[in-house]
Amino acid sequence: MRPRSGSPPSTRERILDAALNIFSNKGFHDTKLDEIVAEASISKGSIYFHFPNKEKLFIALVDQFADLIERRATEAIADEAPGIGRVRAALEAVLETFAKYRLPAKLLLVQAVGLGTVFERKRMEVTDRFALLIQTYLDEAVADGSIAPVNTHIVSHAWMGAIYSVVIQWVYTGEPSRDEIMDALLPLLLKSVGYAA
Amino acid sequence: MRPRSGSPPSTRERILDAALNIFSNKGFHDTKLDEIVAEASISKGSIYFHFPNKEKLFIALVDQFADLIERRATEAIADEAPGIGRVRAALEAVLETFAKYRLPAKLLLVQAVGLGTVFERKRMEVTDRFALLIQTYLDEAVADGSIAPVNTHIVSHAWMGAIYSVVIQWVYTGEPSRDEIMDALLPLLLKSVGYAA
DNA sequence: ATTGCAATACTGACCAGTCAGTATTGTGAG
DNA sequence: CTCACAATACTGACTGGTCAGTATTGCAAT
Repeated sequence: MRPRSGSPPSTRERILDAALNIFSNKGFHDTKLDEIVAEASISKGSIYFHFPNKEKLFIALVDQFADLIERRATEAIADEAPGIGRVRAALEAVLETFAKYRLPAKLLLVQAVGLGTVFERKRMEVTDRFALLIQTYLDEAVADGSIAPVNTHIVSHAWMGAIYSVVIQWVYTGEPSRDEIMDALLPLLLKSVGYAA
Repeated sequence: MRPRSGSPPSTRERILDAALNIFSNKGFHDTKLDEIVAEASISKGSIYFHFPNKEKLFIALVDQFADLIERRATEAIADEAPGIGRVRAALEAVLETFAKYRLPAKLLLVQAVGLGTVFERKRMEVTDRFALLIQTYLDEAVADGSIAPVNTHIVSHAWMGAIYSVVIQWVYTGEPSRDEIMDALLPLLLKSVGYAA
């Protein structure tokens, strides 16, 4: 998540790191800026130098992670031919990324929900972005006959929800393990559109 | 949602009604008790007579709805023989109930998420309750050979997530319609465990 | 007159955001 | 290189609005 891991973290990066830690554990409202200040060993003013307000700081973290996931998914399908292979590759990449970045996952999937109207929009935006991504590959797979026609709009949202829910469960409890998830969830999703592993 | 729909609503009921309206639209933190007071045409003291604090008022609504859903699901499977029929009946009942009660659905699925650690526990509790319910029927279906063995723990959570996600989408946008959801989502879920409609 | 319930006015802790000032780094002219 | 000054980066004590919760009083019914 950090640009160059060699150089010492800039103030901005330290703020983002600390904010991620605390936001993802305590949620938006229960996180005091003073806690971030303490964790990052910087000053309050510094936060307001780099970010206009608390809300934008939070959203910066959400965007950062949403971008990462989308990039990983897009990279993963690059080598695959259109069809069900892309669907599988994208799913794998997304799950892999969630697994690798626990805290941002919790931030996006849990802590970014149920905040006011302002955040609602952002969440919808991110959610729709992902759903559309999945839907695109699904449509391809339908078009080339890999799978039978389905309501790809509903399927993509259902899949996202399924992934989210299992990942959240894993974030909280550590169960089921990454491998179990991969082994159980991927075939489940593929089977749901009539494609047997 | 109300005990006896004939009698005039008691103060407690009016508080719950108003609270549901506002909480479900604006979320926990953006809802001021004074707004509930205005909406319900009651007094602030009255709220604190019936509920110990804001948090407990919110949780009362969550519990109320969680109970309702569980009851509906349990009632729905009563007439069904063990096996895949119960799974289908329970799913139908849950979807039906979400569709019928839009506001409580939004409260439970959106507004109850991402609040602090206190609410997190409650959410986990409710979520696990539902997942376990589904898991039980799934295990039955596996046991009696309706479907092939699967990781019912993961499946139940994945299903819940799928349902939640599609319902949330519907709560916000009104799309897809109730019928579309029923027609697309139910077969999708059943197919995911290898049961063709 | 006591009890159950409701209305109103009030309090004070809390915390996001401010701002006047300090430190650090950049730069270009002599 | 170094001095003068400017721009950028950072500090932390302070403030003021907000709002959950409380204290007090009112009142109708038994």
